[in-house]
Amino acid sequence: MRTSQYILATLKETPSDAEIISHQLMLRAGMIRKLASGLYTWLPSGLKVLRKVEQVVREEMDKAGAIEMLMPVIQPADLWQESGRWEQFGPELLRINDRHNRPFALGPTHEEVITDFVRKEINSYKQLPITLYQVQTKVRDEVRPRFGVMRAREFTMKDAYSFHLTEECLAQTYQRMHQAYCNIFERLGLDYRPVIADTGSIGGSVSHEFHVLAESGEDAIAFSSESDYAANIEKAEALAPTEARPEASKELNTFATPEAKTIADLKAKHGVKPHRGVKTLIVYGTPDENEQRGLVALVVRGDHELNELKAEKHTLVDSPLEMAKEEDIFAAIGAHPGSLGPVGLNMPIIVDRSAAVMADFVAGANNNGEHHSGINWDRDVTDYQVFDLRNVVEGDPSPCGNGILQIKRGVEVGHIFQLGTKYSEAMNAGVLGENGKNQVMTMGCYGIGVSRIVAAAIEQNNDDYGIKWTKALAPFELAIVPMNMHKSHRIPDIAERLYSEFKQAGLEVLFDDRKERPGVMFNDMELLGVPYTLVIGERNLDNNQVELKNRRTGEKLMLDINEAVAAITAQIRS
RNA sequence: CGGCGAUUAGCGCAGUUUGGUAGCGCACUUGGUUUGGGUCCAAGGGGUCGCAGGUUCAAAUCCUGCAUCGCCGACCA
Repeated sequence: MRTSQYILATLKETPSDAEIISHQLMLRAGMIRKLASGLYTWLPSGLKVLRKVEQVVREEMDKAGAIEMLMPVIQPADLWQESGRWEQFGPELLRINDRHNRPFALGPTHEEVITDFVRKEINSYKQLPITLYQVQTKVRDEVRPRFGVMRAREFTMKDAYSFHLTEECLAQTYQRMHQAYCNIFERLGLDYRPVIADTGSIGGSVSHEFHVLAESGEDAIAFSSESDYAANIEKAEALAPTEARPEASKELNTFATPEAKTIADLKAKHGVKPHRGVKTLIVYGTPDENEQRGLVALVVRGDHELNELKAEKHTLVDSPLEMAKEEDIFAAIGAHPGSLGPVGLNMPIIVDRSAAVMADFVAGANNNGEHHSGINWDRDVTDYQVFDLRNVVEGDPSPCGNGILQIKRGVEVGHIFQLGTKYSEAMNAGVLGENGKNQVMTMGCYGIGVSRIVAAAIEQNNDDYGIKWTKALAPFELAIVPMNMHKSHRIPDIAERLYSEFKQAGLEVLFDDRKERPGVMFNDMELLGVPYTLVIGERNLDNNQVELKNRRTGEKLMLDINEAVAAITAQIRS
């Protein structure tokens, strides 16, 4: 490719709405342009990278025995009604009507469509197990799109679905997919971790996420210092403290706190250390037979955070978890948030394990502008349950029993699930078993955020000059940069000759034939992240030499012109 | 969905307080100059100042409404 006939589209200045480095560099390097919030056009060099990711994904999926197919983006509403997700998925499901006013959805994922396909096409246990996949555009009307293609409303995803007769068979395929995912991220040269995950809106039992480690990641991951244990923080269990609760040593006391409504206020104005107090969060309980929801109090230590996913797993707590409205709280307790506590509270009380081993602690007195000190469980509050409610924090013991937890941030680029029969049962997808009887299939599903990987890879591979692509992802393998070609007789000849020889050798080469100053060309090639640049200049031509620069290492290598093509091709292919 | 902010040329921004017929840098076009790390000089093209309505002799500027985009929040009582 010649730059004069290409859309390089590099930018000197950073567009003001790009927050994270990958978004900035993708815009500056001319990979993407925004069309509207969360919607991006891929320019030629961006698309090249995207296709490289797809290619690696395809090869590894094929190797793992999956079969590629392609399903529509537009999906009829009745399939979603059948699975129950037309209601459940919420506003993230972008809905449209056709000209006959029939409802459709733009597919955020394809469990419904694939299950419908398989129930029609697969009739016998002899055809199982089978794993099908596609690389396709997904649509999710995100609450808050951000970070460019990292969290977009339209994005490219590889989604695979497997169908089985038994749980054991599913577990085997799941393991094979897990391995395929490791192979993919390995080949892409990413620093990644598989972590134990929650199943979220997709459903199922066992699940792992694959995270690319990056400061800008939207997820927190807890790692053991001693073992392979890694889990999304929303899933990591906070173990019960091993030490016993100290004896009560203080009397229950009430003190005025007119200005203190938060844990931070209590610390600033009354010297109460956050870990010596608790916070009491009021949420709605599970509806009773009349569809009425009562209130439930959740108590965590002042310096801890409530984990909503854990809380909503408690049978008394409504799912999805919803914080009680202020007027409902006042109606039930007679006090406003900021002065709430477990003492004398007339509703179910669920206490986090760490809060349950506190003694002589501080909490709101359920009277505006008052707090209690010297509170003790079983003496001052008798009716309560203990449950894991909080997010783990750095330094907590690892749930695996080995080591302590460290917390890092990650970008979720893959997620695999053992779904079980959630969809196959709802949609009546079965096959005839060996015994001649109908049997519901067991399913797994496996997703990779293809377009997100492009951004995640940049988060991990950049410097002050731009992107530093790994071999597997670079849009071009080599750039030819001739110095002041238009002023020289020899340089155009040599550049053209080398260019065609590299093409002949099958290399993806970008020939910068613009009439630009050397600095402009170097900067553009470095911004775009081309791994190798071949510099052709008068200076070295007298010695019959050209110079090869390595983008990642900065290394420079002088090569004889006549050996350059063979040597460089060998190096890049190695 | 709530709070805050922004919207002026392809990009980055000034001008808005105090109303008077729109500007800077980059990019683009032309000519010259320079040439191994974003040259310099000159000339030029490009804007219904987000949209709609209002106030006024006069609106980018003041008022009202709407839209779009972004940030923060949507547990921390």
